[in-house]
Amino acid sequence: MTRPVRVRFAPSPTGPLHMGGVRTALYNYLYAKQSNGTFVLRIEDTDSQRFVPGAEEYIIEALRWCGIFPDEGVDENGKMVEEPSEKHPYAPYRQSQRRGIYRKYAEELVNKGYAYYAFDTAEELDALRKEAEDKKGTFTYNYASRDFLKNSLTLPEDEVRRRVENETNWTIRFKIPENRTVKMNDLIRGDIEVNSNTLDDKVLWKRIDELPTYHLANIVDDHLMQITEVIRGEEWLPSLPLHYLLYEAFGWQESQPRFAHLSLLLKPDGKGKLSKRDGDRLGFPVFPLKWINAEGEISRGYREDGYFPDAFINILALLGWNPGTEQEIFSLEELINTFTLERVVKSGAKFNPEKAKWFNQEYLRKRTTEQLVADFKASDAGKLVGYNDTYIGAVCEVIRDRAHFVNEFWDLSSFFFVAPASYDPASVAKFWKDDIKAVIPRVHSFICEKINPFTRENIEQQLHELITSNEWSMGRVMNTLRLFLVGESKGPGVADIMFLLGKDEVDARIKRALNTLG
RNA sequence: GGUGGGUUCGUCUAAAGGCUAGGACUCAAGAUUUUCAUUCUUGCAAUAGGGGUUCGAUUCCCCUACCCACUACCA
Repeated sequence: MTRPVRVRFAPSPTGPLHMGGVRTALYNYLYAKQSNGTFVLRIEDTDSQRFVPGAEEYIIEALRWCGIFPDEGVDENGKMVEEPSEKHPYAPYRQSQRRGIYRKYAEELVNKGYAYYAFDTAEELDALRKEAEDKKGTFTYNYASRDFLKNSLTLPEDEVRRRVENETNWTIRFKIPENRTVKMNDLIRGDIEVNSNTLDDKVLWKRIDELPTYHLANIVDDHLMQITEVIRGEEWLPSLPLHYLLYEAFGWQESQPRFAHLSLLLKPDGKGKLSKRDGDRLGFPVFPLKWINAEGEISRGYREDGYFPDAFINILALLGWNPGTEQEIFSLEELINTFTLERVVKSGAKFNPEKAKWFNQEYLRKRTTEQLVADFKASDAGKLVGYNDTYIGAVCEVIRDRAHFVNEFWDLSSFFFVAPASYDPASVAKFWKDDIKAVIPRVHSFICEKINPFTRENIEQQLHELITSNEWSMGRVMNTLRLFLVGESKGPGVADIMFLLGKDEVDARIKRALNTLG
């Protein structure tokens, strides 16, 4: 029996979505699309303590910026779907709104003997942990200790009923079977075995806030939503045996999803997984979009830093996956066609900010002139008003190879829009010398009088002729002209600059420089 | 500490027992040039260590080392 592919991305709204999370979402999305499947977004907000306002909206906006649109869970306006419909049959997709459904599943497990009520308080358990720690041991709530703790396995039946009905601080814990070898399979890592004695009796449901924990909510929702493959981060691998046991206890093995655990994104330097701090420290974004937290701390985003979304997706896709060919530039469409879980790399990937810039440059090169004009206008609103798109486009064409990001355009081209107000002293010292002072007026009048029409080719060719026939130094003359036109020693070819500026402006700028520098 | 996962150039990675371990980023050198870039060419640079299995291990097995994750009434 083959079921239609259904995968989900199930983040917890505890803050902005980190780029590792975006990668997980992306792999899920690629897998779904290439299988003609469905990509579901589910919000796992079962921890009321850690809920962060705005995080859910951030997650959705970040995915949309990346071009990842969930088929289910989110509507066209980017809002979580709250009522079931034909397109979104399992709504709501926010676990806090599904709280009513989990208790009965937890109690079903208690009734079948796979789980039990536990009445130990958090303080009592903390004390036990501390005590064990002092003796250099570890306290684990499991087969070895559960018979000595306060739970429905040890307390009389009427006492248990009384507490369940009247008290509000109990939990339901899963009863991990004793000494079982749990055999699992991971689509990326292969077969894995774990002895159940190393596991602990995880809390499934909390009476205090009437909410399930991740483990229960996750399994129940994946089952209810007919999820076929669970593609998630490696940090979940240690709880995979528990999840297998849960599917077994519910009797859902037939429809149990397959699992794929993705390795983590690591810090570029040093060790450990990539964190928010690394971005601040090393100067690159860790988040897709800018985020300001409750304390007012700002975390930069790839979008605001000037990355193209398709470049960002491309970077992420190749961090831990490769097609086995030498192709590195992939559109979303191409990724959908070539992605396979089999080619996902098992080991963690250190993020390389330098290569990220290179990717963006590649995407910059692929953009059409029209796109660049729009990008440039958007990034430097105001500075470009009064100039037509043809002129801006011509400027873009002349500087595009010199940039990694559109936000470098203004620095690279401001002299096309604003005449230099001053002249870089170092360049003046280098080029504005006596021999050139005698030559420039002749070049000036030649430009104004002889170059007709004032086309790029004519300027280039005739200026060369003039300079070589007089045996002047090409570099000295050209760089002096550049200094007059630009104000410093940078920029595209002098012929390109003169052509775009036009004869009148060139004339004016040379006159002004001559007046200023003497 | 325990459990699980991982380990090829500095970084991302290829080579599913068989060419000289390939590509990309970075870096260096050279060429082109009118500055800075671009472009082109070339170069530097790796199988963690030790045992096996095999005619032959980057690849399979074992041990060691190191790295990572998990070890909550968080996800």
